[in-house]
Amino acid sequence: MESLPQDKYDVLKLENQLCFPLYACAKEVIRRYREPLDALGLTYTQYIVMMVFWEFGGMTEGELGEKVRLDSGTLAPLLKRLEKQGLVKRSRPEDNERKLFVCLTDEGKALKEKALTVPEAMRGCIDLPVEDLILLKMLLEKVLAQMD
Amino acid sequence: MESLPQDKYDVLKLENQLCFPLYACAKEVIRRYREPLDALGLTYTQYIVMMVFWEFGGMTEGELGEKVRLDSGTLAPLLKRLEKQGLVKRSRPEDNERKLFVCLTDEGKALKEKALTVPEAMRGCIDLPVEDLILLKMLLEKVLAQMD
DNA sequence: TACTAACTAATTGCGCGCAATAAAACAGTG
DNA sequence: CACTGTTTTATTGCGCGCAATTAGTTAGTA
Repeated sequence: MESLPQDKYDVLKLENQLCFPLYACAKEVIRRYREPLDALGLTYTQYIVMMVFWEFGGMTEGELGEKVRLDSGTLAPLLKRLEKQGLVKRSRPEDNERKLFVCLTDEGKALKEKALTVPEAMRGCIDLPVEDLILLKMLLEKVLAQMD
Repeated sequence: MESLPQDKYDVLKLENQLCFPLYACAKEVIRRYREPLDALGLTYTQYIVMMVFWEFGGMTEGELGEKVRLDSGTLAPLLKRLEKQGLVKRSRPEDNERKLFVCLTDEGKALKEKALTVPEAMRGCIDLPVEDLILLKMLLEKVLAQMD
């Protein structure tokens, strides 16, 4: 049972796009993070960077970039801001001064505790059955894996 | 069958986030649009704005903003750029000069034909079963609808 | 030692994305 | 008409996001 082709321009309709709801949904969810993150003084991007450090500890900018899918053009200034806030420390490894090693300060480590309020605040922000959310997450990861 | 709670910080792991794959996936897909859109001289955001005009014709900035979920801070300069490129015309309705009416120029209308190459180029960019993509789109729209 | 190539991060430039504020036009009321 | 509040868009300020370029470090090779 197929829908009949009506207009060759149908492919340009917003409602027929997959990317638009993807783009809009990501923006909307990230917007909701702002309020809980303001309490930590972090942007959403800074938050995911901090999550990586909380979970894995210090690493180079390049390694970080692979995990969060961001390049040096975004991360270099972002990491400087985090350092200015006293959350991370940037240094050059003696054995290879091209690399930039970044690790948490005590203050950065301590913020992990406060950060627990963020998932707490976001819980229930998306009022959908858990199965739907799990399925959505799986599909997104499938798409990402496929595009790598 | 539930997984046992292991660590109260598990909620801060990147792999347990729904938002991160959403954010990463949107960025990745939009990045893939760049090449086909470069041929039209449009960014992704400009492209979805043009799609709205192609489908619905001229409208005010406010109406446009509702459709594409963007505010004046983003749309005002974007529309000026589109006008500078000769794709749209901005004007003030005589009956209400607060509003900004935007409509396509002949050049803007003509670009619709060329824009058919974009969905064409993107087809197969996400190499997944169509059912998965449809399901993904439905879930995203469900989330969006729920957050309104 | 020189020379070259590869690697890693920083910088530049431009366009969002959005909260906050400002400015202009309109509508309603006394 | 003057005054007040609302509506609509524009502006400001800051932080991404990313392609392209630059710069510094390291490694490899003659």
